[in-house]
Amino acid sequence: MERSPALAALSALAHETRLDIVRFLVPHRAEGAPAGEIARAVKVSASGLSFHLKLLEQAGLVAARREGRQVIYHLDRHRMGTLFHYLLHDCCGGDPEIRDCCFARRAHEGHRTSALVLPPRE
Amino acid sequence: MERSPALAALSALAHETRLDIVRFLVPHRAEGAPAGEIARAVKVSASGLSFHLKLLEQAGLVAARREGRQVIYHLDRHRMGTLFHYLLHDCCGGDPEIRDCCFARRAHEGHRTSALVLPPRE
DNA sequence: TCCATTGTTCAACTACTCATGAAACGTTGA
DNA sequence: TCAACGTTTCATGAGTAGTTGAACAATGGA
Repeated sequence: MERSPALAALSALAHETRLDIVRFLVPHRAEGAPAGEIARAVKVSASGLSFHLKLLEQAGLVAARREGRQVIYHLDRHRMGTLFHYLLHDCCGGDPEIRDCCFARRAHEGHRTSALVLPPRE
Repeated sequence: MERSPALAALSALAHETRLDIVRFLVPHRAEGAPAGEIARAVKVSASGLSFHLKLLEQAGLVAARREGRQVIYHLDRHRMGTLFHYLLHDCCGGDPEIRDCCFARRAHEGHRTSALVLPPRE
């Protein structure tokens, strides 16, 4: 994944509502879900949802298709994985500590030292 | 990682300069690098760098210590891994396709179908 | 004590993001 | 053809992010 698309994807994810949309779409896999259902699930107005979906779509993280009068959105899981891959390997150089911590069953597992562990902020 | 800290961390990463800072700090590991050296490396003004470092620090992704007249910054690699863990497991439910793609040696490896692969945007 | 070095903070400005509500659009079934 | 439904687009305004340059603070050496 090149640089600018990655930034667009990161920006797209850096919003509570859009993260909710992703969370909602993951289990729907390729069949996706219609906009109205997403709007009810994440509790946002129709126009607000459309705004956020467009951002996610421009970032390549979701794709849309029309079915009758509904528009069905699904997550591009490969694109999502590619973004994570970019973060882990291109930005963090595949650093073992980051990688271990990322792949651990639970967070806070898999780190070999606690020297860098900060108290949770905020 | 709880929700708001994760959003702060994502927002912090969603900027070209700050991603450059992270990229520069990864190989410096715990010993870190002084602000001036970072500023030269990522080609940003001193005040600009200070602004971005503060954001990264508030997000818990970097930490600072003073050494003489220099201020040394280092990446919190555990925190970074925790963020990735949150994205992969809490937001994406540990979805196997996303996970495979993320851990592949190179991007675009490890996906079982190309049905969802979008052409690169922009 | 004075001065150069290193970083941070502040103020001012620009540009962008986001929420909201009304209007417009495309699709479907009567 | 028309009304209903689902969704998008548009205009507006508030709030925030980011850049720049000047002023300020902390440190250490002469």
